[in-house]
Amino acid sequence: MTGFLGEFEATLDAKGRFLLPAGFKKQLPEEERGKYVINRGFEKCLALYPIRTWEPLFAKINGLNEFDPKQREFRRAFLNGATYVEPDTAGRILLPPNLKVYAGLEKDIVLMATGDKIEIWDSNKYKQFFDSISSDALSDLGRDVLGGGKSE
Amino acid sequence: MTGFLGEFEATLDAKGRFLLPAGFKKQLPEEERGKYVINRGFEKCLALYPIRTWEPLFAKINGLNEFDPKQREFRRAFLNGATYVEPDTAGRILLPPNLKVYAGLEKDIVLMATGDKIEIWDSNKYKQFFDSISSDALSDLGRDVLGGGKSE
DNA sequence: GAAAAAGTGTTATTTTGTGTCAATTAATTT
DNA sequence: AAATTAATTGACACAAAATAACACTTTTTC
Repeated sequence: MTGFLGEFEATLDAKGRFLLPAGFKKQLPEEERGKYVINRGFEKCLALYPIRTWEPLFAKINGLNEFDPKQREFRRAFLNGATYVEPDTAGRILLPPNLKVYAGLEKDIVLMATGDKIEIWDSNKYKQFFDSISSDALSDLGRDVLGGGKSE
Repeated sequence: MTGFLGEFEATLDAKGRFLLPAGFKKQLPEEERGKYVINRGFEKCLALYPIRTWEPLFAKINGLNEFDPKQREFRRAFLNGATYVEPDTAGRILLPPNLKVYAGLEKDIVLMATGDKIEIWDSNKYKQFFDSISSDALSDLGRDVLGGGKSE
């Protein structure tokens, strides 16, 4: 498999649960649909990892040197909030309240895959974020990041 | 394979599905007709990639560093909306609703090949866009982009 | 220990996605 | 140009997914 793709909308119910869109589930083999890690992400979104992509990441983080202040700080910051979650009988995932607050999630949310994980955004924040990226800026970024000539 | 060519019209049905024109399918070997990635494109159109041309692109993006803000932004921007799609038993592809809205697609659409991918336009937008490019402007663009000629 | 809050499960309803097939149009062949 | 085939459209039926509402359990709080 190449990687997670897709952008889907979902809604939180009164208890703060959401249904993992079918479009994502289809991309996961049966045995990986039952367990995830949810964590704070950059830019006030959340990150949902299928266990399989979380594990190597966690291993890395965990391998950091406890006695190096920077590493220690990073480890704390990164693991701060990370939580195992699993869908209930109806396939819904309950958001840990503090993460819900962190990402400013209310009702309408957007789930967007980025290859190895799924980012969860408040619907409005999401729109704002992507509206704020102009085509020109993106073109420039592309040249910077991917390198190469005029077109590519 | 030399590159995708052609411009075709198609229509969306009530559920937002369209038939991939035979003219395109003929340009793809059998084994590549079953899976595509559809994504937001520049200038409010969509981009449809046969999996084979998507993969190398994705590989590059996926290699970016999550912890570098610029790279993170670019990755997000680039993957924003990208979705796996496959034709159903009748050869129709269902448009993800978000992308349909993004490109303002209603009923009549135009599919236009650009070498490695197919751009999907709302029929009216398409006409407007190309009407707005005069021959002179095109010549200038050509000089700019391809080089050679008068100025330089 | 009662009341409130948070978490979990169940069910019904609506919406969306998918498959099938017949009717039409376009393209090819003879 | 008629006949044949392929491509496309439209309509409908069915399946699956998403939403909403509510009942019950557990945990927390007072």
